[in-house]
Amino acid sequence: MRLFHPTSLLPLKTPSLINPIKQASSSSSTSRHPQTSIISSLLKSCSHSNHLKQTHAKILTLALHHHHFSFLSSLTLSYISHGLIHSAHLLFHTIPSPSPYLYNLMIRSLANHGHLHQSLGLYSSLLSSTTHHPDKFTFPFALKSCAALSDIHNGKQIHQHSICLGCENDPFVRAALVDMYSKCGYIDSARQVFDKMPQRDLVSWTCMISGYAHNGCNFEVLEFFHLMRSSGVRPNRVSLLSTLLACGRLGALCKGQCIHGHAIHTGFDTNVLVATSIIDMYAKCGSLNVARLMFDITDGKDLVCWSAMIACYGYHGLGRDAIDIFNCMVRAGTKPNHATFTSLLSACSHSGLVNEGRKCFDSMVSVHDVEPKLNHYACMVDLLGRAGRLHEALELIERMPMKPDSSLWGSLLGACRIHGDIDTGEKVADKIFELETTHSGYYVLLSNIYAAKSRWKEVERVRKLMVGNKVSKVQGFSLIEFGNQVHKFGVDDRSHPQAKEIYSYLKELAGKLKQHGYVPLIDFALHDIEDETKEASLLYHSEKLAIAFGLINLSPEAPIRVTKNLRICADCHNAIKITSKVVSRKIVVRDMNRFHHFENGYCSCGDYW
DNA sequence: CTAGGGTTAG
Repeated sequence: MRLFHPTSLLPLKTPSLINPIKQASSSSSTSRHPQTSIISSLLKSCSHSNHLKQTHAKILTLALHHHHFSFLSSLTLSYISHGLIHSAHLLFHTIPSPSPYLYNLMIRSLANHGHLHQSLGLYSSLLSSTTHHPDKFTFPFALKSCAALSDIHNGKQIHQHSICLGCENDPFVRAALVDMYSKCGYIDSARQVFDKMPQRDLVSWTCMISGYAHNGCNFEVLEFFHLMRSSGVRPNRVSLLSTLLACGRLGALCKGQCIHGHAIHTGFDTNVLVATSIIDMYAKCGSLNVARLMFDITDGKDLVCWSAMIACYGYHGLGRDAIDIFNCMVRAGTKPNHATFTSLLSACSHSGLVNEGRKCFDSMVSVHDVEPKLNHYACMVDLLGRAGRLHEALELIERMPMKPDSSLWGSLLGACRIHGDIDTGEKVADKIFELETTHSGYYVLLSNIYAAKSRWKEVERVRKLMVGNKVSKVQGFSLIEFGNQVHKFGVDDRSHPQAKEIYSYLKELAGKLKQHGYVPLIDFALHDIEDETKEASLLYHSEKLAIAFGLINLSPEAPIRVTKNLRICADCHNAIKITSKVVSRKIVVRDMNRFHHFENGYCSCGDYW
């Protein structure tokens, strides 16, 4: 009985080559042909793709394929094992009735080689086959293609098929479903599948954990890592990767050290993937020196590992070190890629290394054979703009071989804010709002440009524009780790148990800061309110709350490490510089773009951020 | 015949 009418279930693109022969081949496949043994041994000895093609040609010449379909299957398998997926796919379609095994293998190979539509097309033909149907092996492969395409529509359909065909309880299918839903951004559906699992193995836990990481749910990553361990499942290197990623994003150094300890204990720390994640975690938690130490002891550094270290120096504003590492990498014979240059150019930009950045950019094509993409141009616009060379940045945009997008114009708008260029800023903002009106960051930038010159009418106009376009500001928050827990503070947040203590501490601190020359930059309080209220609202920015919490609770010699989701504001930047001097503490703040190491009244960014 | 994975602008 047919369970499905294929056309109503899967509106998938069918492959261009439809199986021309729609009948079973059983009658002829058993007869012997004089050439059979010759071809058979030929196939077995195929060690090179050319041999394969020669064998294929011989089969065609001898017209064997009309009588011996099994040869075609063997040949398809050989093509697959040699990575000749396109040839395998073409040949597959000449096989009258491929076995379910061959179907599965072909669907998997197409998925693994990135031919995702073709993989789903083949799933669709299997579904419409009169003799076979998808089985527990098919579903994980087909779901993998949906995951890679973020294709929730077909993913849901295939989920239904797996239920109808009684495969829903297969652990592989379940894990693939969790993965598919989370890669498509449906993390709650992934969780539902996970919760219904009769038993959870290491991979299903890991799928759920990496699913949370993929969707930016970093607290849940740590929670589930803990739950997994409590349920007696021992993490392996893959589960460590997502967990380290989450620690890095949260700036949770202690937690990250704990995971690192676990990696050492289990020996996974010597794996280059885990090592790269450890390096990145330390740098993102503010411990650049430890990151470098881990980098130095990593054997078998590959492209990603080198690139990660370059990015680490970039976050911390150490452009020259980034360039040094890049040179070492090239000398070591590792060829840089797009990501390497993205990190390298960004590092130059954050350090104001204009000429060096330009040289790197020029060398991309001429030396390293890497074609610059839009984001590399964005880095260059940022590099030039930040350094005050707004005209050169504009010239570069005009010379670019591709169309600028809103984020590239956004880099230039950021530069206009730094250099207080209202005229260029307005023109750039117009360009941006032609392309994109939903991103609150651009409105805030434009508003800040006006506010810095006390142009309150325009500030109000931008605010109304936001309301008109139904854009709301992204809520700022800051994180700080204490007592095996990451504490989160919003703006003017009074929900923390220690809120009372924090607020009175800040009030007292503000007095001391003023004695040391702190003047609140009330221009950055955007609302149309009294100056005194503006000052108070600045005082309770999330990063100030988090720092006060750290100063109250952490031991006196421990540096204060805070992670913020937005760019640090100028008033906080100034206040924290003075705080570091007044309380004699190292304060490390990671904002959306980079690190600020505050010490003795100065910031490592040199106010260039 | 099956699964999960490291770096990347603003």
